[in-house]
Amino acid sequence: MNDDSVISAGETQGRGARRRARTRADLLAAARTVFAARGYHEASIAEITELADVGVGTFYLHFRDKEAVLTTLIEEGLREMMEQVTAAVAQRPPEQRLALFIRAFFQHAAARRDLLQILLSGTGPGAHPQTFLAQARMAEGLTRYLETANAQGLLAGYNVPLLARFIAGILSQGILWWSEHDEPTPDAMAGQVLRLLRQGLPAQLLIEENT
Amino acid sequence: MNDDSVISAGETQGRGARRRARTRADLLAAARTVFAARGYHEASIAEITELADVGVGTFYLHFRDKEAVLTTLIEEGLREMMEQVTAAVAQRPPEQRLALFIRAFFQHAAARRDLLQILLSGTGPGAHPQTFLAQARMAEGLTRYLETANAQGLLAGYNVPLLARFIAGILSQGILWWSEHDEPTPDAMAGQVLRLLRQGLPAQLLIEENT
Amino acid sequence: MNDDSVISAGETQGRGARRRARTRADLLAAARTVFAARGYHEASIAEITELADVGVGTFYLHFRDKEAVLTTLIEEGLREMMEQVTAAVAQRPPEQRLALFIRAFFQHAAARRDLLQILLSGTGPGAHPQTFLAQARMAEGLTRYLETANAQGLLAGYNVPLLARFIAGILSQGILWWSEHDEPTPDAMAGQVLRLLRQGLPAQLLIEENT
Amino acid sequence: MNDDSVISAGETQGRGARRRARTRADLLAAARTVFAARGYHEASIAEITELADVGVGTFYLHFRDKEAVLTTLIEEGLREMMEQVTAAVAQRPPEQRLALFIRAFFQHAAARRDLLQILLSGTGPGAHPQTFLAQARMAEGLTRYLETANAQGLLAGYNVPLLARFIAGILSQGILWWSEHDEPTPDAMAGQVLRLLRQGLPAQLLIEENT
DNA sequence: GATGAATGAGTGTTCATTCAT
DNA sequence: GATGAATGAACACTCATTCAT
Repeated sequence: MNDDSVISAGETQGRGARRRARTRADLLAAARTVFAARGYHEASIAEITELADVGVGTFYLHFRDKEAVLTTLIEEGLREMMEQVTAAVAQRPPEQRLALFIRAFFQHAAARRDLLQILLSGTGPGAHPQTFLAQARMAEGLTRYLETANAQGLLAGYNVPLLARFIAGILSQGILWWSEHDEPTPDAMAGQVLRLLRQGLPAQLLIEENT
Repeated sequence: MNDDSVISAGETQGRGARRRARTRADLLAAARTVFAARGYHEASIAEITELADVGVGTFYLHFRDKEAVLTTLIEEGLREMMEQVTAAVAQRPPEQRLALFIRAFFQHAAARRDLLQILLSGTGPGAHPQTFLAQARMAEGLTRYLETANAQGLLAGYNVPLLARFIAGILSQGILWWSEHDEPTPDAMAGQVLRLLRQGLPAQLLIEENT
Repeated sequence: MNDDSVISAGETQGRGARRRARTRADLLAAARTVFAARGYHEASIAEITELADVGVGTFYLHFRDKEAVLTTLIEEGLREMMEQVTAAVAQRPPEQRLALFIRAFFQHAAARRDLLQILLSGTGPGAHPQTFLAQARMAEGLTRYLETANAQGLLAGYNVPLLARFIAGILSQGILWWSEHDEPTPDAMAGQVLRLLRQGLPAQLLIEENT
Repeated sequence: MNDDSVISAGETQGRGARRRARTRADLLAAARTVFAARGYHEASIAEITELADVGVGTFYLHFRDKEAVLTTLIEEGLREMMEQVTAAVAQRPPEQRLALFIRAFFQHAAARRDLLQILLSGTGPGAHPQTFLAQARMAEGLTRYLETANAQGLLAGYNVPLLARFIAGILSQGILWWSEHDEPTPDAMAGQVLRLLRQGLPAQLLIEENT
């Protein structure tokens, strides 16, 4: 019965199936809210089911355990995000894609602040292992854009996967900045990231004796 | 009796005080290992005290609660790190300091991998609130270097505190990369970061229609 | 979900609710026995749940904490007792009520020895604060009867609330006497109390120089 | 080494012995204060030794365990009280002694409020078993006075030990009244008790159908 | 005699998970 | 399918007591 797989969409199904899907969606939404408010470890199933207005047992009809909702949340959230972002980027010429990706990323993230903050919640051993998924996916997405450039020799001297992680780190900090501040706008935020990626810091700041 | 404060090291103290300090140090070391291996939430006091080879009660003789060891670990670890890194940087001319800071940071971090991974363990709501401390301190340290440059107008157009966070994000990812890979060396890692900060990415990668 | 409130008895409820009420009653009964046998501080939740034949967690489904069962026990026990005693007294003329109250009190108390002993368990700072409740309620009940007499000027010279406490003290000692002895019967006990309250001690025993 | 026995007084002893006696007295005084403030169960040895300004271990040099201080406190406190009260009463004619005892009791109790409140702290299974001692001793003291009267046939119809407990109950409530109120004065309190014991309540209050 | 660091058994409480209805 | 009462393993924390110095 445990349907942890990616949603089976809204095809022509009986009312029962429709009700079931509705309950599942309620649970996911509730989990998102509760995880965002309390964090994975402090979140309790009871609070999630109360918010979703279903019985505790119902939770286990839809997800194997607490970890499974988190995984589902990350998988589905990331998939949706990547779909939207990729769609926004696909019809543009390759050299514009990375910049567009960054702009679309912040736009989407601003609308899904809570989800993203869960996704980026853990960057180390203190967090839930599953959250590494998110970082990894983000880096993967970036790697795709960088590989092309790399193939053209534009990234000589860079360890490309590591570079992707650096950029993922920048994007993460942008999102987390929003958990403490209300500005800048998504577009201004993307602007700041792009400025850094384009120009780097002024050379005078980074002098080394033997360089 | 809870002496959470920083120890005054091996000054002229009675044997009792020396024994006490030794136990405290054992507990801190054990906590570091266990937190690094299991994460804050999965770590149990019992495992820490077993590893430190002391009774459970002894833990509470030295730290108010589980959270207090984490705070102490972060506080003392960060202080020590900042002291060493700052010392390495202080006698150099201002324009060399940021680059040196980054090199010294990775050098120190490589030697203290476990500690750093705890410090960066979670940057969002899922992580323990105390871990924000570490990010904040790191960003503060960076801000110090950036402010000077800003005063000279070198960072016009940047939101400086946000920029500091971006760089902190890059450094974090460098550390976390090491939890999965054994290379590159601290110096090569610093080299990668400096390369990105100096040159940014090639312009061809970041074209925008209206730029 | 903590339903510490007084149960609405066996009304038209689902089987679930019935089962729940049954468990709650089992826990209360077990708590009464264990508190009576060990005292509040020495009583352990584990022993209560074992005796009630439920899991430990079940306890917390019905009561917030250890203190809450004690309060409930006192509250419900006292309520029930006062109801019964008051009912027995109500239809009699006012001047008979105090004597009847005392007889009914000991009758009821004999049947609920364990509960009463918990209620009176400690009248000073060493006891659990909640147990003051019982003393206070008892004294209140008595005050009601005394106030009437006072209004008629029959108690001139007495500090009435203090007098009520004195009588409560006498009743308490009667109950506690039973924890060490098996006699006298409730009626004989009440007789002893009434004799003291009616005649006092012989004047020859209480002579004072300046009286 | 455990000198739980009644104090060996201030005879001609070495300074060591004097110091020892001083420490013991400090501990007893501290225990009295802490027991009065927190109650037996909530009182911790650590708090007692801190207040007494000695090391924790020192406590065990003077008392076998926590229970032993309580017992000592009760024994010594009661002994001292009884000595003083008895002395005040001894040179008076027998028929005045009970009244005098009651007056002296409240006078002494007012000066030793904290101790008395500990003594009366537990009147049931919730309190520490040792506190029954106090009630018992008080009742014993009273029995002595009542036995004389009983021998003269003045207490025909009374269960004398039970009667003694009733009076002890009244005295206890007097003391406990003081933990909540600042009046009446010891003498007025004794007056209230004596009034009750002399006259009882007005007959109109205690009518019974078949009396 | 005095000290106080160390001990560890013991307990209250939480919460993910199960299952009878 | 949905429910929510019941479960019990797991854990943080306390504190009386010991003993090396």
